Amino acid sequence: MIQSVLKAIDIMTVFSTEEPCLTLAQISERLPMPKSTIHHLLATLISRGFIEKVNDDSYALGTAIVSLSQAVRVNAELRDRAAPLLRELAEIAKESVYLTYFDGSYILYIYAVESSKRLMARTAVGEQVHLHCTANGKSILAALSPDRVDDIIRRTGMPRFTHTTLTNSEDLHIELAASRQRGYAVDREEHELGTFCLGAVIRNAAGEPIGGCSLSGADESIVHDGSNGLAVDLLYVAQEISRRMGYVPATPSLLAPKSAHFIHH
Amino acid sequence: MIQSVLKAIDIMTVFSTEEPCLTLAQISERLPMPKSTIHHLLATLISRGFIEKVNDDSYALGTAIVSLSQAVRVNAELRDRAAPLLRELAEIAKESVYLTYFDGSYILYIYAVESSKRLMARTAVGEQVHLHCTANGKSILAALSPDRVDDIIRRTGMPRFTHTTLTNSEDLHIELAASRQRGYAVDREEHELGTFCLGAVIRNAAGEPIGGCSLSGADESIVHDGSNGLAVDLLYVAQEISRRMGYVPATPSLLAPKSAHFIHH
DNA sequence: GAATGCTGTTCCATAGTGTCGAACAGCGTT
DNA sequence: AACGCTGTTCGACACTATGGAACAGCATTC
Repeated sequence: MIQSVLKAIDIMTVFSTEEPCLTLAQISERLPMPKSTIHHLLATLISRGFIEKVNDDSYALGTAIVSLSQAVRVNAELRDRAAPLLRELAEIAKESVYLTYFDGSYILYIYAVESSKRLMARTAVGEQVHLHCTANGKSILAALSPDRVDDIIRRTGMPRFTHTTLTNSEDLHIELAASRQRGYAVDREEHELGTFCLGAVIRNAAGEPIGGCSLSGADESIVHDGSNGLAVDLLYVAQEISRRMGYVPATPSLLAPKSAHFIHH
Repeated sequence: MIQSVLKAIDIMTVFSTEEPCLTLAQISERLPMPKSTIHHLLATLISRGFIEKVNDDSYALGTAIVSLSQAVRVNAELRDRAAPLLRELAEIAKESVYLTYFDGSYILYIYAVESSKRLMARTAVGEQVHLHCTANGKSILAALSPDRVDDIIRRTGMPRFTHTTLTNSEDLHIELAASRQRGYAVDREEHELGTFCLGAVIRNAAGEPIGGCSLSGADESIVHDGSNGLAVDLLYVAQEISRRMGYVPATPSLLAPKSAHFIHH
């Protein structure tokens, strides 16, 4: 463990969306390091664009971090294979489409095609979210053994975000059984008021869930069974992404896309 | 300059979209460091999620980098203010919409709403591109003094990407004059075959260009004057983003959005 | 099946360097 | 004009990052 590198990382982690710009004094009161040490580390990070100076008296995370993210493994291996399919899905559904990666405890949003119906200004890409409160997360949990589900919720908890958030294990397991039967998971404003989602799991060559994709809308109708063919298209896209990740279904699925747009795949 | 931090950054920079996974041996042959040093640094970066191990014998950039990008200054200050407008623009135009940040020499793509017409699988977000060959870049150059334009192309050059790329200073200055008159810049497959763009500059409170937004399509018709109102909508969006960044036009613009969708702003 | 070449990993002493207190400087406020 | 607050620079000491060498785990090869 190289301590100066750990300290440099600690400094970068202090910045947040809420406080993108911090002065040296602010950083030093949040971290147990002398100001001169922080100053040296900041100068080093500035030289490579990881930190930038703003207004001569405060610091912020620099753009080198954004450039680096292109080379992150899941972006090259999962996102870039999934993106074309997700763009088509967004066009057909006329709703926001998201791609998430499962890191073992949480999901990380790694790609999005966001419609104007999205309420939040900030893009979800880069956000890390609990599994129990999102369609994406529940589609992944539904593909894991009950033991692993319990293990994850023991580690991460089931915090409440809205009045519909599931906050106990029993309710979650019932919901997961329903998701398994359906083939996809549903989020009825469980993470964010005004946001309804359908989510489907993505698997790798070993059959393990590695992430999910979802359709997200501001209207409840999106989660109504059979009201439209969106769920079928979502499942087709998730299945096709899994296939591109090397997954070979045990029982070959006959699932075909509902929309004619997908016939050329 | 803390050397161990510089080395850690050098290691992360070795990874690329083309080679997202590297073994220790591959890293060491690309960098002038002993393997044991690299190994120590990798272990440190792994402990914070900046690097991850794949398949027990190779390394890749980890997801912590993606999470960090949410807190990068331009994302919090520019992207999150612009995103809602860009999503509306994408919906109206039914084309890909991009937001870029000008770092003084290049543009960096920081947000995108990508339509299914995009040819490349990889999202543009995170990509760093020359100014002379993109609508976004040229809209920024058109807002700079001729001296600064010459200074930038002296530093970055004008490499050719396609048969329509402008590769000499005179042609560029003529094109920039036309862009200034038009109010927006045009890219006719100058960076990528099959991609046509309209770009408009975004300014900060001091009136300086800080980035741009663009509409990008696979069809040449997008760059035809007056064939549709897309350019007017694009200019309105760029102007509104500039306003949100604190820009107050010297001569108050009477530019109104063409599409009725924008009236509520 | 033993030997060889590769991999990644661990060990350890030394030299080099990161560390941190203290002193400095540049501003705005009092 | 003096104070409190910034960020910045200095410098000596102690720590620790460094990198060669040795180890271990596997395939491939002879």
